[in-house]
Amino acid sequence: MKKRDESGKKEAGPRGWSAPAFLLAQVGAHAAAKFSERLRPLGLSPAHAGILRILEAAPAITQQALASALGSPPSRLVALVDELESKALVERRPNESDRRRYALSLTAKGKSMLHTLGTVVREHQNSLLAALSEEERLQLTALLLRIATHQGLKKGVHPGYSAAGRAEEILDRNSPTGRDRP
Amino acid sequence: MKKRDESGKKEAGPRGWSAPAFLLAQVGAHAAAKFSERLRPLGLSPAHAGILRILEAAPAITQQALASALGSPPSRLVALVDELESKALVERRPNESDRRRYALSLTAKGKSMLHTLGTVVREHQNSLLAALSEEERLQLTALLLRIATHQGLKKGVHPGYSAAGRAEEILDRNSPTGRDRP
DNA sequence: CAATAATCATTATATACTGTAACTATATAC
DNA sequence: GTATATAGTTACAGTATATAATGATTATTG
Repeated sequence: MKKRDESGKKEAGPRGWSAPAFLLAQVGAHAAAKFSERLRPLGLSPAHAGILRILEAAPAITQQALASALGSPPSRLVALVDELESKALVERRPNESDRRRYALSLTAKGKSMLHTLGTVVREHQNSLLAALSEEERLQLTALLLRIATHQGLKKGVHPGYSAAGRAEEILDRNSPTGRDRP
Repeated sequence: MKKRDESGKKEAGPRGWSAPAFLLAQVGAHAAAKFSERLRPLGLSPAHAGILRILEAAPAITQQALASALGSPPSRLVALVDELESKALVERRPNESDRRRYALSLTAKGKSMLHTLGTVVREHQNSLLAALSEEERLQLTALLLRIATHQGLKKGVHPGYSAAGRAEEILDRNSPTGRDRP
């Protein structure tokens, strides 16, 4: 039983609970929550944003492929795509060669939204990393990328995509209960 | 205003979705999930671990103070402390001077568990950061700390604490539903 | 010293979210 | 032409959360 930190500091030392692994989880959750918060005014959840992003890269994709790309059970997509369609951001067109499938694609409005989203992401990022210089941001990116690669994380697949915007409920208790979906 | 990265890279640029903010959220969620996974064999959730940690630093604390330190609604603590008590890790002793309150404290078994937990945390961290050198880990810690401070995040308060082990449900679907309270 | 207000812990309730599995329709194989 | 597999959808059940009401005890104050 060695007592470290016999010095003047009373904060938990680097050996215990304030170490990088914890900070990562904490800051990561914060980042997700803030992002979700920024998305809300647009009427989108992180999952919606993820779908738009995928659709941009893979037009005419099927819902199943989308589910797999998103890391989400297909059943979850139904509601999400419904919502995007009702906002006229996404189009469910019949696939001619196979009438079971849909060919999902972005509408013009969807593309425009994706553009707006790019701005939001940039703002989010700048606000989140305000404390770091440009060089430090690159450093951080490189380090995180190394971890992600080593851990076998798939590029661009974020849990928040399948789990919708829930972190916002956790970190943010100011939500004026803006529920409006029956 | 310099437009960096106009060069020949074809990967999604630092401007879009594979940027640090995203990586942070992704890697952070992964870290939380892995931690939760490591905790499960001990029969603990991240929230349980958080409680033990706080109790170590603040003995004889009341549940309300604990709730505030944990960033969780007090009602949540009832079940969590119940579980820890049923495992004989924590003791609910009556507070003499105020019979409404309890004085929560770690049992000997609880302290021992906290020690085990330290090992688990260390293993978790090493596994998570396996791709980084010692120096890089320090770098990462410093960067994250700067962000956390700038964002006003409270030290040691992690959303996973209040939200129990939920990330495990997302990445991990083995939970044996260990419920035993009538 | 009573009467009211405030505080701690707990319980009740309402709500939301998730994944699994059944269901319908199309398509491919034999 | 019947059988099997696949795409999307719907139904369902389990689980977890936060908010607000409850009960017991203590502080306040007139």
